[in-house]
Formats: sequence, C-alpha cells, structure tokens
Amino acid sequence: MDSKRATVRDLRRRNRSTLLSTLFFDGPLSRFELGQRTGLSAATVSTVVAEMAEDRLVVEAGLVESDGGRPRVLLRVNPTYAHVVGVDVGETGVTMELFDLALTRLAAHTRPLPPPRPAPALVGPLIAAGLTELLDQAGVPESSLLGIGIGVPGTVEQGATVRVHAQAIGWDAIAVAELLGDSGVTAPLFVENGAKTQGQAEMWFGAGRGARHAVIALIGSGVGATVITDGTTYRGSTSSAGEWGHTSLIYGGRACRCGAFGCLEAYVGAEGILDRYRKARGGRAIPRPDEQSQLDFLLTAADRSAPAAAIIEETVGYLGAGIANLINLFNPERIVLGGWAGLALGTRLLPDIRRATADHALRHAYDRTSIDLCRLGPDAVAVGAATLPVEALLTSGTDPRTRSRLQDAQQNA
Amino acid sequence: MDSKRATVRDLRRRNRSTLLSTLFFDGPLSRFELGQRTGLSAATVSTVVAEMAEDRLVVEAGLVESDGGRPRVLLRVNPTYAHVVGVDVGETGVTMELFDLALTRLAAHTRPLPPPRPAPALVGPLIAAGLTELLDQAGVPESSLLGIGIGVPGTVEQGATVRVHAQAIGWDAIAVAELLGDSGVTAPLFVENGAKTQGQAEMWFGAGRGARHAVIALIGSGVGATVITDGTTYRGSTSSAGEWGHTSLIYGGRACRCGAFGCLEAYVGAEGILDRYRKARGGRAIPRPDEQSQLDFLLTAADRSAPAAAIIEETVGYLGAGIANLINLFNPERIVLGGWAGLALGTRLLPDIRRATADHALRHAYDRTSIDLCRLGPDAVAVGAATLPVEALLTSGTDPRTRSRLQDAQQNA
DNA sequence: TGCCTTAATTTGCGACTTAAAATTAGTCTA
DNA sequence: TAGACTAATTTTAAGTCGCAAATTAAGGCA
Repeated sequence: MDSKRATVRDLRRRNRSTLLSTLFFDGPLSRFELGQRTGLSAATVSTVVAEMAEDRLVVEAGLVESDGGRPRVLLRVNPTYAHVVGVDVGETGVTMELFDLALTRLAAHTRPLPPPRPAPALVGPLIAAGLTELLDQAGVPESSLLGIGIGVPGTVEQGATVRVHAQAIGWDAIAVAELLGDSGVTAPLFVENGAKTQGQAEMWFGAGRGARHAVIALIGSGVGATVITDGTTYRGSTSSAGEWGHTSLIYGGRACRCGAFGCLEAYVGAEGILDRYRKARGGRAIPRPDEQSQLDFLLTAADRSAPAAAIIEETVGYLGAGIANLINLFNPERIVLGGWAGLALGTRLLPDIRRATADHALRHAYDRTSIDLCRLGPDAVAVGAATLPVEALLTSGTDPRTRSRLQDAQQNA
Repeated sequence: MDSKRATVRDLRRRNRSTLLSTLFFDGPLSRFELGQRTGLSAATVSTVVAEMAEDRLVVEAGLVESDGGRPRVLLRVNPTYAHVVGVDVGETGVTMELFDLALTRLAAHTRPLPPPRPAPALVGPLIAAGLTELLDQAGVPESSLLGIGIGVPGTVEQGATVRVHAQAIGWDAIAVAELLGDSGVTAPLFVENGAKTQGQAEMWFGAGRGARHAVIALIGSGVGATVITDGTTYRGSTSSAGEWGHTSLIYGGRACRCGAFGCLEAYVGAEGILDRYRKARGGRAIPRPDEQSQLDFLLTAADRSAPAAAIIEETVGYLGAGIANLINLFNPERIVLGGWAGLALGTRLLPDIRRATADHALRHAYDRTSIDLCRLGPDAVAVGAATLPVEALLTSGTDPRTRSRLQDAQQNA
C-alpha cells in the first residue's frame, strides 16, 4: 500500500531518530536506559550514540553514581548544537523568538504590522530584518540556525511549494518561500498554521505531554483545534483538518463570519459570546476597551447579574456540546482547553464545562477522556513554530540543513 | 518517541509486506513493475518474491508478451493459499461467509438470533457450528483458515483481551475469545465494530478505493462513520472514534436514544426521519410494514405531498450539515455515503446533499472533497470482517497463524 | 543460426544489528 | 593500597539485508 522502500541505511536513520527523540524528550539518560527504552541492543546504542557525539549533537551530562559497578554516563541533546527561530505572524504584529536546541528562549522581540491586512511583501523583509537583530542580540551566528519555523493565521498547504491561505489577513495562496526569497536567509523554512504550532507547543511542553491521542481546543476571538493522533498532528488531505470552530452546533443558528449559520465559533468564540451578551444587555456596549477585558467583565458580572449568568451558563453548555463532539469523533485520551478565552472560561468554570461535556458525550468515551487546561498561553505560537525545525531533526535523525541540500540533489538527479 | 526497535529482520518483513500488499491490491504485476512501484531494486524484488513463491503465497499468473526481450512473468497472490471467514453478528441474526484469499465468496449462510438480546453464550456455539458447516459446504479444511473476522454492533476495545461493548444487543465488556473458548476453533480471531468492517470493505473494494483520507458515513436506523486516515481505520485511544451519529447538530434538540439531545442520529437516522414524518402526519402511522419500505414511502410521497417534501428537505439540510462537520474536522479527500438509508437518500438526492454540504462546509476543504455513494451495500459487513485476517497477513507479511504462536512465545518470555 | 532487447537472477560488497566476550570505571573490603 | 566485585560500555564475530553490476534467461527478428 505505501511505497516507502526500506534500505538498510534507513534502518540506521530510524534508530538514530528514535534514540535522539527519547533523549530529547526524556533525557538526560544513560546509554543503558536508552537501550531499555528503545528496545535496541547496547551495542547499537553505543555506536549510534558515538556517531551523534561525534557530530556534537549529543553530549555527556554527568554521571549516575552506582553502588559498585561502572557508573552510567548520562547523555543529553546538546543545547548549543544549533539554534532555532520561531515566528508568530499575527494579525497585528510579528513576534520572533530565538531558542537553543533545548527550546530555551535566548532572545525575542515583537514588531507591529499595519492592520488590517499586511501585504505579504511587507512581512518578508520584516522577518529578515528581525532575524539578524535577534541573532545579534544573542550573539548567535546565522550558520548555527537549524531552521526557522513560522506560524501563520490560516491554512497552510504543504507541498512542493508551501502555500498559505489566510483569509484573516487577506493572504490568498501565498508561496512563503518567496517572501524571504532575496533576503539572503539561507536557513530552512517551516511554515504551519499558528493554532497547530501552538498545539504542538502544548504537546511538547504543556498539558499535552505524553498523550498519544489528544485534541487541543483553542478558543480566542475565533475557535480552532489541533488534533493529535498517534503522537503527530493530524492534517488531513489538504492540511485544513481540525476546523472545529466551523462545525454546526445549532442548525440554522447565528450567522458566522465563515458564511454558514450555527457554527460553534458563533457561540463560544469570544466575539460570539460578547455579541450575545451585548444583545442580552439590550444593545448597550460593554464598558471595557477590548475583548479580553470585556470577557472578564462578563465573567465577573455573572456572579450578580442574572442575564450575564445566563449567557455564561449557555456558553458552558455550548462548549460542552462542542467538546463532546470532539470526544465522540476523535476519541482522544485528553482534551486540552486553551486560547485566551478558553483559559478565561476554563479557569473559573472547568467543572461546569466537564459536566456539560458529560451530558453530550457518549459515556464510554467520556469516561476515558480527561479535560484539562492549557499550560502555556497564546504566546506559545512562536515556541511551537520553533519546534518545527527541531521536529524535523528528531524524526529524520539528521540535520535539516544538510538534508535539504541532499533533497535538492535528489530532485536534480 | 515511539519505541519500535528496528532490526535488520524487520526490514525484510516490511519489504515483504509492501510487495505483498501492492500485489494484492494492484496485481497481477510482473517483478519488474513491482520494483518500479515499490522503489525496491530488482534484486530485492526477486529474492523476496522467490521466498513468497516458496511459501506458495504468491504464484505466477501468465506472461506479458513483449516486442523483443524476455517477457515479464505476471505474479499474483495465490487465492487458495488460505481462506478466511467473515462473520456479521447483527441484532437479529448471524451471517457467516467463507472466502478465498482474493476475497471471492465460496459459501455463506445466515442464522437467526432470538431478539432482542441474544446472550453472548449463545453466539459462540452458533458461530462454531456455522463454521464447520461453511467449511464442509465449500470443501475447505479448517487448517486452511487464515483467520476469522467478526463484525459486531458496538464498540470493540482492542487490547490484551478484546472486549466488546454492544449496548444494542446488551453485551457489556464481553471477552470475545472466550465465546469460542472451548469449541475447538483454532484459527486466529479478529473482532471489530461492524460499521468499521463495512467501511473497510468499501475502502478495499468499493467507492473508497485508492483514497488515503476518507470518511465512510453510514446511515441506517442509526448513524455511524468509519474514518480512514492515511490509509488505515482511525480508532482513537479506546477504539470508539467515529461516533458521528452522536455529535450535536441542534443543541438541545430531539432526544436521542443515547440519552443526549440534538444528536445527528435523531435527525438523519431512519428512525429519526420516520419519527419526524409521523409527527408531521399528525401521528398517523406510515402504511408500510418495516423501516425500509416506510422510508421508500416517504421518498415517493415527497413528490406530491408538501409535508413529506418538507421532511425530506429538512433531512437533506441536516445531513449536509453533518457531512460538512466531517469535512471541516477531518478534511478527507472523499466522503462515501452508505448504509441502507444513506443509499436510499443518496440515490435520489445526492446533488441536493452536496449542495447542503457546501452551504455548511468551509469552501477550501469542500472544494477538495468528493461525495460519493457506497457501492457495496450493508451486507458488506461480513466481507469487511473477512478482510481483517487478510489485512494482518498483508501488513505483517507473515502468516497470522504462525505469528500468533510467535507472539505467545514472546509474551511468555 | 546469430544478434538484439528486455526480464530476472546471481554475485560481491558495504552497511546494519546483535549476542557474547572483553574492557573499563567505579565501589567495597581487608 | 591492592585486590575482588559489580555493572556499564565497547569490541568482536557472526548473520542479514538491499543494492549495483554482471550474468543468465527468454523471447523476437532477420
């Protein structure tokens, strides 16, 4: 069915990849433990580790004392082997962060973008300029860059040329590689939907750690989800899977900005919630400057105002039904609720949300799913983007910088 | 991350598996073509094929004439290498079918079950007795059985012991292996949810052929779905994924037999449709004996009766929204609509259903999804069940009969 | 019959993992 | 402080595997 040929060299690559990955996520570990966890023989662990140590990809990290017997040497991924940059292209600004290989933040900055529709041609130079500044700031040479991950709002179609469809900022089928085409940036680029990078960050370092099947449900002004199946982000056939916000919750209900009616987003997205609240107030504006504080206002008001409480209660019900749909369809072991609005609702109402979910989900699946809150917050988009080059390194076991050259060579052949 | 060790032997197994699979699905093929399709070298193809020919798993199937040069020898999977049995355990009866390895039906029969709740203890002996009869009928020795696939209504929890939760027939956490425990059946058992086996049949031999990402949407009295991601059935963490029928379509709407309100099933399941129609008729019964003819009656009535037409139009709308949810969440390349009610609706109303779906789905994803009808019908549950042992053979490249012994040995070690 | 073309097999090689043996690097004991 | 002891690595010696190149097989054609 799948036509992946397998040579004996692929074997090595794969073993290298599993060893590197276990070291990255569960390290530091000794060679002995590595053998146990991966099922590989001590001999193989030894030779492969030696190879990676030769490349300076893996370094020693102290000893474990023993009660008699040779002490185990701890190994870990070398944080300074290379660096990665994560870029969060938002609707109003671009945040860039520089990390070492262990994803420790070394430098960061944010540049505003002219709203509402920043021309793609503008973003390229902005990133290029921001990049050199970032590198200068941390004293990291550009040659040390493993890659640059870019999180964008909108769907990203992976393929020969990566194309971005971001209706939110008016990008239609933009080829990202061209944005940085002539700016002299040579590091490999990895582009992905911002919600998906945020979800990946949550999976690697947040509430998703260790889960093989999970859904990261993100609620901000809009609503999206990242679906993790078997440890990897599910993309579907054209990378637009997980559009949870635009599933029908109330057939023929409120108009949604996607053009359809009754979408979940129109009910539990911050904009939808506040709009409903405004209507309940007889059209009076909510006396706060921005969406976040308006939602806070609503949540506080719910303690004393019946209409506000009703809106919240409804919202919790809708959200529960929406989450139940995720459970019934994907049967994950964990749901992680995030996004700024998701966190605002969740921190105060998680038990209610759980109850509402139970009312709508099938018992069997619900009982086997935990519902937790995000641990990283919306600024995790950049970290998540930065994980992309690291992921490429881990899954291939080889440096994407050299690999891309190889791929080019193969394509020319 | 994943701790699959990779020895040099696994390599062979994997290549054997890919060769066998391509031969099974795309055969007959010559060694030369096999090499091209799998990317393996001619040498490897030759040796691996020789091995499989030695086992009589693969046999020659004629020549391709050539215009000069040695003619290519066509190869195919040996249909008589082994046989498989597919069992469809339904609410009212058990259908059993015997196939050769090419899934050609050799014998079949159906036994009624005492409704409404056949005791599990009853089903075991029924299958055992039916099995010997089936084998006698076709003159196939039991030793030739590669395995027995069983499709059951309800969720099947795969694990050390396979457990079935089938509320429809009152089975709760039944360990299937025990059903046949002392009946002397030695062939490996494979148990799976009936909707999933039907979906698999559709993927192998029906409208799903060739798709990597697809959803088989099944509408009968109830509603279910099989989700295919990357060519394999998606099960989720506890095998209960794809419960499309119990996703909320209308928050707080009609009561569903699952206990929740507003489930899709309550609107587009045959029972739900007919119930709504009955209400529209002021409570008068539909003058037909069973659900299928009642639905036909409704569909025909729609041509001349406004209330009937309204029910159908509503149903199409609901169904469109439900399908749109599948598209938005899973982003498949193909939706296959099936089940007896799904077919009844689809054959007359597919264009309308497509339109309704377009109204609710995101443009980008909808444009890249085709919506087709099932080609096999509801009796495909048994064929689908029979594919399970074949699938085990294809993905492992080795005979599940010997493999299970190996696994036992490993577990004891 | 002999030459040409293409398919399949055989051969020689480099690469890989593993089990077992050897080595190494500590702790413990007297 | 010199063994004795213990347990982690490394080396060594098979045994496999897939591949490229070289052969061999099986026809067509003149």
